[in-house]
Amino acid sequence: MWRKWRDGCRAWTGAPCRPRAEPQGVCSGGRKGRGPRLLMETHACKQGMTGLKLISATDTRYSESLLRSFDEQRKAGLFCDVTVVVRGRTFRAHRNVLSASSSYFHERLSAAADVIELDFRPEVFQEVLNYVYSSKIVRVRSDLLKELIECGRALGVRFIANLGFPLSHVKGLPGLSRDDGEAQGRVRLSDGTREPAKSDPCRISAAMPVITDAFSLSSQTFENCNSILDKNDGSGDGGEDDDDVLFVSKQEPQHKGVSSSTNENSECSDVEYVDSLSAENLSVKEKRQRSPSGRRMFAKNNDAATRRNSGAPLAAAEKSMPSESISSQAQPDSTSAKTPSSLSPSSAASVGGSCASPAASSGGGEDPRRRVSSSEGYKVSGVQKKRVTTIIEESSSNPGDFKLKLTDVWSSSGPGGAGKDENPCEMDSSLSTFKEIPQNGEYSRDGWPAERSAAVSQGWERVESPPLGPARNSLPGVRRRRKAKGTRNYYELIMDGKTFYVCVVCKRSYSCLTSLKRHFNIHSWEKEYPCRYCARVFALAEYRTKHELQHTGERRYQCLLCGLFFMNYQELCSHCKQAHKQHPSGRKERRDTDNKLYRLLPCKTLEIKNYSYVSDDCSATPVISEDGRMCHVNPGPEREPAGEPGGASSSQGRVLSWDEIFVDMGEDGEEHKGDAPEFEFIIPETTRLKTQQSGQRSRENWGVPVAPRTSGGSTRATDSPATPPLRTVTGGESSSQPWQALERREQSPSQPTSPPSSTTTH
DNA sequence: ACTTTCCTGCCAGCATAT
DNA sequence: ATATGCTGGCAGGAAAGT
Ligand SMILES: [Zn+2]
Ligand SMILES: [Zn+2]
Ligand SMILES: [Zn+2]
Repeated sequence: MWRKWRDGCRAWTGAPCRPRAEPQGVCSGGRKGRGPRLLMETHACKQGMTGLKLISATDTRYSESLLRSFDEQRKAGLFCDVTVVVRGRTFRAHRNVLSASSSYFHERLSAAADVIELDFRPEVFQEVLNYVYSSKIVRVRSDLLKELIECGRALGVRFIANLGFPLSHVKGLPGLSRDDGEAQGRVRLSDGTREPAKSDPCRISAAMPVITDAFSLSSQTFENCNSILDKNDGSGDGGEDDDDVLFVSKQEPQHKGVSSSTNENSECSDVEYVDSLSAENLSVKEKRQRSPSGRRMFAKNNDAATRRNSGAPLAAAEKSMPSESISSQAQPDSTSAKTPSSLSPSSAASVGGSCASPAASSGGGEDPRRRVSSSEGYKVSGVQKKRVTTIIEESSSNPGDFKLKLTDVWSSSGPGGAGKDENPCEMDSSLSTFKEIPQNGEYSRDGWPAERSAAVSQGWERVESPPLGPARNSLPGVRRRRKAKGTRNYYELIMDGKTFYVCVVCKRSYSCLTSLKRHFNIHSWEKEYPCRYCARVFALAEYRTKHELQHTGERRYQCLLCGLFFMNYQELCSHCKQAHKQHPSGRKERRDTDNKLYRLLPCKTLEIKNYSYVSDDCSATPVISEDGRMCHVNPGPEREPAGEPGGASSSQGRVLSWDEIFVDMGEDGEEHKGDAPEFEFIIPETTRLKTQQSGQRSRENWGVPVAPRTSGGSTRATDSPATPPLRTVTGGESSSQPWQALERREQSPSQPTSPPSSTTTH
């Protein structure tokens, strides 16, 4: 996490990614001070009136100004029609406002009461009232927090009642998280069932966060967005879920990776919770079928999936599937059925505590990973088991003042926003268990047992006609499911001017929106990346690519010190550290990439993007001698990256073709003829079409010497038989079905893409 | 201790929109 | 032509697995 933070800092202060505009589908109008005041959208009327268009417009700031007006009127005593007496102190207010924001008041005022007496500390109630009229909590003394929360619960003011936990779900926020995972997932409000004091903010008054700045939460609902976009979803359930409460506790910079700047920032941070886009469907569905643990859905889905794909084979996957996952995921509803009835929070009081059930909190962080245990096994991978600590858990030992500003734009949502009927638990759980809630009420494959790999694609509807346009959706090798309407899958959290994007499902935070979007596919499985060789399916393209490289056995990373080839960066890294006592990036002291001790060759067995910087300086097949001198063997004439600036940019040099590389290798090889270890030239599949068409060198020339497959095996290329471009060494046969030779995995009829049946170039 | 896998900031390259 | 959006590869740290 801290690393992330550091990165984040770098990103902010340094050269951040190119600023990207907001996704078009996002309802930006709700964003405080940033969105357009007026959003309009036209839609062609599909009712046969082809020429007409429906126009929708939303004043995105109306709700804000309206609330401000109410507050001004209250302060001026205008139109106040109810009096609240709190231990002798009277507060005038508007019954409409109170009833709309508090389930308690709603009930009491329904009985036509004009005067209501309460037994709270007046200053606490004052804060509640201020919140009701402003959607903000400003500079509340930390020692009042507990009472404030209790008051919020009693009055059914959800935002306040939930003050204690939500932010805790946000992982990876700088200065807010703790490495220690001890308390993991067990944050609760003070309701007697909570966790050890350490993780309970309410209990540690000293450690309690002091909310000193504006802290507001609102709940812009999904509906809002819908209205803006003129969609009709209207059920209304969507709107309530969003409550998101953020609880920020100042964290002690005790993490190893924390940068100094971070620490400083944490001294006084402002957190602004801005928008949340998201979860529309998510929330709605959640309500309908949520299960505390989420397992239940899982089982359901499995069934569904199985049914649909009766024919789907998946033997192999099945075998490899971790038993753990199977068992847990396949669990029948029985367990979940016992859903913590806490769910029925009819009373505001249950709000905080129940929501924060361990299951929920931990689930958000851990569940996802558990399911997939990865790419490895069966998989649907994309989720890691790694544990993620949540912010709150990490209460700090050093509490200090922490300024925070949260704004939940959703609040404008409408009735019900106050949480009267809302079940906080539900909301919470919805946020943390989205993975279990697929778009159409079904669930995604996430937890599918391996066997269903084939079924995977069935979970959601496949989109035949891409919403975004033909090109995008028809990406080869990518299966797309219907995209959730108005997909909003993240919240924006602004801290000290830095924006973080928080996944609504697992609460991980990202400094780059693109990272979050990529990550979110793990939950939504909007896109699927099936292995072309086996039945596995991945949520991230990169994971699939890495996996496929295992099938092909291609080794793209070459150590320049000894010439060995490795399958991935980690292996290379390990090798360099052990064998050469150096980091592959070169001397630590120097930043320039020219010092790299390895080179990355273009991928020849798969059709992947090969960036120009790949194997940049290797145009000459450089070899670094033990004494540190680098020699370029047979530098080709054209390979000099003329004008190429050194340093980092050098790595972005021109594209190096395989032809060039092979020539080099061949020549290079000449020098090393002699000690040819046994190699197998694996000639994978795939790109053959492309290459052949382009009339390039036949694939066999792409073969890379590969050492017999043993983990961590490496292949020495430079010494390889002087083979100029290659010749198959031991493996004549392998060439016939290279990938098979290497990987005899599950091949099933339903396999998305069967391995190339024709052997390439032989 | 070592290997494998996951994760995420970053950025190149391409597609589409303006 | 330029701006914006999307995709996915890469580095390298970290967690999980062995
Ligand atoms: Zn997530
Ligand atoms: Zn595979
Ligand atoms: Zn080496």
